This record gives sequence, structure tokens and C-alpha cells, in this order.
Amino acid sequence: MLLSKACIYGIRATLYVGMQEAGKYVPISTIAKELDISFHFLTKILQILTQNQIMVSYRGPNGGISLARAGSDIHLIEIIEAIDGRKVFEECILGMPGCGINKPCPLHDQWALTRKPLLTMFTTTTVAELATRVKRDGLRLADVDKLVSGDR
Amino acid sequence: MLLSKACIYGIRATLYVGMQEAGKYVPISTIAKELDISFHFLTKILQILTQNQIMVSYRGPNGGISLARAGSDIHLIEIIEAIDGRKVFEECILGMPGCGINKPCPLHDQWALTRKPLLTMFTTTTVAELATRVKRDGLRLADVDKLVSGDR
DNA sequence: TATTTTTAAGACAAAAGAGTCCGAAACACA
DNA sequence: TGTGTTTCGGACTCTTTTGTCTTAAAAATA
Repeated sequence: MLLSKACIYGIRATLYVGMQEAGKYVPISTIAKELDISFHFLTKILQILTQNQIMVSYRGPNGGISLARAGSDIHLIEIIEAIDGRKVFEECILGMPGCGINKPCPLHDQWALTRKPLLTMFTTTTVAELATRVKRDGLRLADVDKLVSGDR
Repeated sequence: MLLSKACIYGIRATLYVGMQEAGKYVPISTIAKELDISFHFLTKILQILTQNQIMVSYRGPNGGISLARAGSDIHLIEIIEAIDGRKVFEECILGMPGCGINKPCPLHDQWALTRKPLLTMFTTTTVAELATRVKRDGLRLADVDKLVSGDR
């Protein structure tokens, strides 16, 4: 897998929050139910995102988490970087430690070229952009069979 | 990581064999030493490749493994498919089970477009092509610091 | 046939990723 | 102040991947 499960869950959760009223705190339990993700696991992931100033959290009744900035100012790459790091985009595809321009692996040049659009996609896409798209086109963030919204 | 370690080792080993005299059997122990890969682990990986008709093996003295066909007829995607499967190229990047044209995830279209060149790279690149490039440009298959060729 | 070299196959151990659980801290509100 | 709600942080378990080890089978050769 390109992205770890933790990272995937982090992106989905961020999109879900981005779809809610701005500034409103959404309880993690709600997100977990809606997206069919383990509550405790999601809690840990969202802690990473709050520690990285992507989300803000508030404890107690009516607490939860919220975007730290406008969704239009949060790019997917930030979430990925916080959870998985940049290695996917930087590391040699054949896993050779010193691979670089000086002593490249046989796939170095091709991979360097191929992964650019990948990085570009994550760097240019914002949370607001995707949230809007989900609302407009009625797309899904959770598996249809497991949707909980309104208890079906 | 895009490719598993097993897959990376499999590609490196195949390239190494592809660089040797065609039809010659190379002992796995030799490859393991040259590429600094655990012998037993590499043995298991190469078994998968022989089971998938990418390599052929021969036991006993002067035995080893060899390419099953001409290196120009073996594409990287075959090795990847045998070891890691096709999921990297087919699965939804946000890990949503039913993601497809009917009920896409918000990143579906973009990812479908972005991963194409990735798949193309692995589909069009042959073992012979890379082996030639390694020889011609003096590229590396193992970390320089750990090279064993001629015992340094 | 006995010995050596090599792959085959499977059991086992270690490490990393994924997921669970619990007690504590912060907060709201009565 | 007490109680319920919520995140925080760490410890823990389960699963998959990675890596090791041991024994068997096949082949060559003396």
C-alpha cells in the first residue's frame, strides 16, 4: 500500500471534519462511527494531527476536534507527512540506501520522473477542495454498506 | 513503501542474474552475498519467482537459478505481480472497498490518472533493459559500502 | 554408494503495523 | 463540589512482514 492505514484514516477523518460547519468541534466518537473506524485507533491518529497543528481539539462536553485552519489552507501532503513521513516520495524505489544523482539505482531517473505527479497531487489538493467535491457529487468517505448516517 | 522488501529483493536479484551470462545458473548464496540480502530470505523469494516461471532453478553442484526466458522478455511488472500482487495499482488510494467509477472516493479520478505512468513504467521496463543500463553506466544493485565483488 | 553442493519447504523468532484497553486530565454543568 | 463527557497518553494484544534455522530432496562426482 502506498499510504498506511493510519494515514488513510487520518485523511478520511480530516475530510469528514472539513465537511462540517467551520469551527465546530466534532467528537472523535462521531467520526469513528460515521467512517467505520475503530474509535481508539482513530483517537491516536488524530492526536498526531493535533500535535502537528492540522487539527485543534477541545476536551469535555461539546468538545471534539476541528480543523486548525481553513480547509482551503490544509493540503493532503501535510496529513501524509505528519503520519507516514516523506519517505514514500523521497526513498529509492529499489530501497537502496545511497541512491541519488551521484550513485543512482537503475530505476532512479524513471522513478524520479514518475513520482513527481504523485507528489504534486498531494501537494496541490486541499481538504476544502475534496470536501466540496464530496458534497457536490455525493461521493463517499465510508463503505456504502457500512454507512451509519441517520442509522440508515 | 510502494513495494515490499521481498519484492525489492526479488527485482534486484533478477537484475543481477540478468547481468550474468545467459543460461548460466547462479547460486543463491552468491546473489545473497553480492547484494547483501539474507540468504534464506532470498531463497524463499526466488522460489516464488521460479514457481511463477520467471526463473528456473537447478539443484546440486553448479546449480542455482537462471532466468526462465530472455531478459528482454521479462517485464518488471511480472516480478511485482508474483510477489506483491496487483493491489498497489488497482486499490483505492483511500482504502475504500467499493471505490470505482460507480461510487468513487473523492480522490478516485485523480489517483486513476496519476498511477497510470507508474504502471506503465513497470509494464514497459524489461530486465534486460535495466541490466544493460547497469553495466553501461556502472550503476549499483547493492549499497556501495557493502559491496562484496572481489572482496573489495 | 558416500559425500558434497545446491534448492525446497516448513517451522520458528523478531520487528513493525494495526488495533484495543485503561486510567488520567480537562472541561461543562448542575 | 460532584458527575458526566471528552481528549490524552501509555501499555498492551493481534496480525503481517521480515528474517532465521533446520531438515529434506535432488544432483554431481569420486
